Amino acid sequence: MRLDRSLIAGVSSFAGIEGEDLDFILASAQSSRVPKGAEVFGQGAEAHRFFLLLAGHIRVVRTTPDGEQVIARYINEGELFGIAVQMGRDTYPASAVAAVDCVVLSWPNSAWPELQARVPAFGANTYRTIGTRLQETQTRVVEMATQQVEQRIASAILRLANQAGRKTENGIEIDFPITRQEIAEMTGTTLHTVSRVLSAWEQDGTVRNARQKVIVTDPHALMLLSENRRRK
Amino acid sequence: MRLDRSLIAGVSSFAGIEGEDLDFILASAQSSRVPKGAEVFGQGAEAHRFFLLLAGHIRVVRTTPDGEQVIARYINEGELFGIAVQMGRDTYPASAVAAVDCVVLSWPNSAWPELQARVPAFGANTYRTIGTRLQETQTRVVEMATQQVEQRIASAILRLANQAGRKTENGIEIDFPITRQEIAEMTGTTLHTVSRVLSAWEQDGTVRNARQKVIVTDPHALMLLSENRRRK
DNA sequence: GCGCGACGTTGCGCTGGCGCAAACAGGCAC
DNA sequence: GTGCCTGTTTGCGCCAGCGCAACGTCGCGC
Repeated sequence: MRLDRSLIAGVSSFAGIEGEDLDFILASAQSSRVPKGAEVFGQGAEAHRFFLLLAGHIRVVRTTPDGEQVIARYINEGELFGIAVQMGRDTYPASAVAAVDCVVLSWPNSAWPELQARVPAFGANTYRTIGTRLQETQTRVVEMATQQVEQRIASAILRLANQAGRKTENGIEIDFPITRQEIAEMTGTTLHTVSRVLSAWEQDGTVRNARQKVIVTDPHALMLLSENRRRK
Repeated sequence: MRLDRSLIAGVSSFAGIEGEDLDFILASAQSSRVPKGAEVFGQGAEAHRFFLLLAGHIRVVRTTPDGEQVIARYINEGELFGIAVQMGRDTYPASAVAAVDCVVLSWPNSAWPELQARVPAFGANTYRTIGTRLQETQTRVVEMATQQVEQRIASAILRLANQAGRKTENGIEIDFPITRQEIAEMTGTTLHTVSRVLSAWEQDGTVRNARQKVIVTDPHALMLLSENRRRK
């Protein structure tokens, strides 16, 4: 299969990389379609490849030994994922599940050193990617440690709206289906509580709810909610 | 100031780096003493340098806008820290406070590209360091989301014992002073609850408590506690 | 168009752990 | 030794949010 430069021309991981270097990068890449609900890779599986999301949205899920699921993050278009091996692991620490039909590019791990060597900007970009994720994850720890459930949900919805929001006439809509259960798994609460909170917000006119859908009509109100601290 | 190779000979960040390369690394480094309680750098300060802890223990603390503190991690001997800039930030996202008297090595950010270029193993090692931290932080998110307070405290104490434990005749002692407040800031709870839990464990013979000190006498019991899940 | 399964809502009772308050203890300064 | 400051313990009341359960609703497959 031939892959065209235009595929990754606008991808931030490859920002500043040009012409022949792009071709070089694509030479060892393989693209594939992942239908909604399917796994790109499973937690604990041996990590042979690393991935780039070209189109769609991917959910990264960690499952605890007793079967509880926690959503570690959502991968947006243009992001690298499954780069566990580069970080010193030989298995994937979480599962990656397509939230909608997706298109991914992937490389064997063996391509990593070449890419690094051939394309210096790639290395720096990747540092930034991992660094950003570390920041975000630490921010989540802080949120979990200090915020009430309602503010955590507000923060999570805001983050989704920022990263995967689509402007509609009614407000900002998260552009992939998401269940109450999944919001609960992002915020460390239960689907019941999420449902209650979202219903209350709908009363206040802050959001509009539908099946597997959340539309933020008043982002500012959500901001205020997420900033209201406990232990006042 | 002359710095000797032996300073960093045993440091894992520099594993596999030899002779002249070590000298090169040390040429642009500066060492300094940090007394207990002093900041190496403060949250929000402009990040001009990055650091390596040679001796001691450092607490990385994030403060929320309303003044709540969360301990992001402890830095152990031989670890890099304050590498925010390499991850795409221009200020430090947290403060680094010496838990005991410390010795740190530091470099200006400008030294980073040279080190990367001159010492390839350094780059890979750093990926691993950041990757490991990302893993650990995500594990903490999962813990915060799924575990009860008692298991979170058990997990935190176990982690401290593993990373900074010192074998004594009474058991494993955490080899820097740590207050109940600090344990609370690691686990997202209050010093009151920490105190109650530790007292209960002392009753059971699992730990021995003292002022700013915890001695684990029965690590296995702690393991079991940390694995006991809620929602049975 | 009918049935079924997945998703969402809501009421109710219970409890883990927090907030508050008060008292206590170790250690350093003088 | 005396006092003070920092860290620790403990009792008590309360409430946010969970567990459970029942019911409602959307949409897909046949």
